Amino acid sequence: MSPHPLADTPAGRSPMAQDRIDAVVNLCKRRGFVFPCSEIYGGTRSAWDYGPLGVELKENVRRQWWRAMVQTRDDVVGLDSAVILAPQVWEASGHLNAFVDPLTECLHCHHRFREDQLIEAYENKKGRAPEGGLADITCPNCGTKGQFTASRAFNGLLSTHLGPVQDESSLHYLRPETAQGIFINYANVAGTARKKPPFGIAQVGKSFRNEITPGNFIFRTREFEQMEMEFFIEPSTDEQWFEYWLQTRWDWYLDLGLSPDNLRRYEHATEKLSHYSKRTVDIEYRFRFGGSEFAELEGVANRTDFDLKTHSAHSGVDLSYFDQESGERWFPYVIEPAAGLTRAVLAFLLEAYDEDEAPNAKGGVDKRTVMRFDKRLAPVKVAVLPLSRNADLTPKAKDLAAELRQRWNVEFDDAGAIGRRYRRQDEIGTPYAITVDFDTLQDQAVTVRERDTMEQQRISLDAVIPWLAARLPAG
RNA sequence: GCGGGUGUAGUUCAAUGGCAGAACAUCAGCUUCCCAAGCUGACAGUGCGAGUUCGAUUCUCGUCACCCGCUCCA
Repeated sequence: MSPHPLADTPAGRSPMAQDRIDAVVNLCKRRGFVFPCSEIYGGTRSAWDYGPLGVELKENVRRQWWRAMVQTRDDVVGLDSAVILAPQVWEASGHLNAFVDPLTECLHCHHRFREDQLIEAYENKKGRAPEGGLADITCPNCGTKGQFTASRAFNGLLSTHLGPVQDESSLHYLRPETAQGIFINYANVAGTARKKPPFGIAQVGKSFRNEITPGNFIFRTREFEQMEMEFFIEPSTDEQWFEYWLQTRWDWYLDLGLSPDNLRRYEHATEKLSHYSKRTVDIEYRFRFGGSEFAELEGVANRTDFDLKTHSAHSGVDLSYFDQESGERWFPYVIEPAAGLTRAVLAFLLEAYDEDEAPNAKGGVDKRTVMRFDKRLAPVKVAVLPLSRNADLTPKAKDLAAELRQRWNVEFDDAGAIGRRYRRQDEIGTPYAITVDFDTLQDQAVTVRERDTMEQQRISLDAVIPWLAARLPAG
């Protein structure tokens, strides 16, 4: 389950970085953030499962995205489209072609290539098609000539059959991106929400891709969650809006606690852009996986009018926009910030992980593991801890917990020594711990302790809710 | 998918071709208990499946999963 400590450590990854990822993966399993999917049956590579704390964290990230992208804006509305769309959607969008690659493998060095790319490279170099097909091509990796396996189609789309009969007509696909659900609902949404460019439609949901190699914990999985927004604009304004959304999304990550040192932009080379994109810039996070320090967190793409045009052509429904002011009809361009929800969760987990030193009861210092989540993301906001199991303290503490639970996610814990319980809460990133002690019975006050500073203060029971409300987001 | 590496309690590690141990964690109890305290007790494991063997966690094969590398681009 855990990576082996003796696994070779490639250059570019420091032992410390390795430790950090291992520590986070370990903590996720131990404390119930993330579990291997179908673990009791030996597991499956397709996905990971989110435990009680993981689902809270993921929901909090989702909620923050939705608030920032939809609810606090007047130019973006939400949508929740189906996972399984009409198959024609994927034909029109180009995914059926772009996601089916003919893959071949060099028999000598075992590197894998896309056959069409090998042939294209040959043509670019020699100015003619290879007469003998792959037999004429030398391996770009090891230089061996013509030693390739027969290419096999690799379909990046997950397919399924609807209805009881599994024939070609029942073949459907699970969406590889949520975006298409937005494009095919463009007219519905624009009409009913009475929106016109510039405006956006946002959607959060699961997507599915037959990734050749899932891996790096929850970073790349075949089933994953996306937070996508398609922003429809007048074509000539695409560059300004591109910069606007790139900056807006960058700032969002900073606002929720990612360090600027751990973020960077990656501009895609023009010749390597996706089939729909004119320009793509990734926001990358320093995940510190082996091989590469940084990896993609979110992609901001200029999808031009590709999608609305292609769906107009394939469906016969005109999705162009009639501009009353200019009297012109045009297809809106689309700027798309597409974020990985599960990747964001991993980034926030890695960023939050910290170890510091805390005094212990014996007068020495202990290592303390603290998840320094932003308060908005913390799975548990408040812990209520009666100083001891006692016939008078327990009901008092339980009442307080029940009251706070109406507004926040609250954990009640009376098991073990108080110091141990503080550490348990630190480890899951709970920002506030409230201790009910014997004095409480007399003075009707409790001790509130802060995660980051470990400072304590006495607050009367009546003042607890307003005190917390001033410091915690609702929910 | 290919190549390389690794699978032992929840976690980190031991050990062994012949009853698999520890620490920490967890749970219960005692202690007016404010930063992983102490004491007592409990739960808990050789990824899965075949083969060789009198006997396999150990050897062999397969499979599953994880890690590293190649193509993925949320």
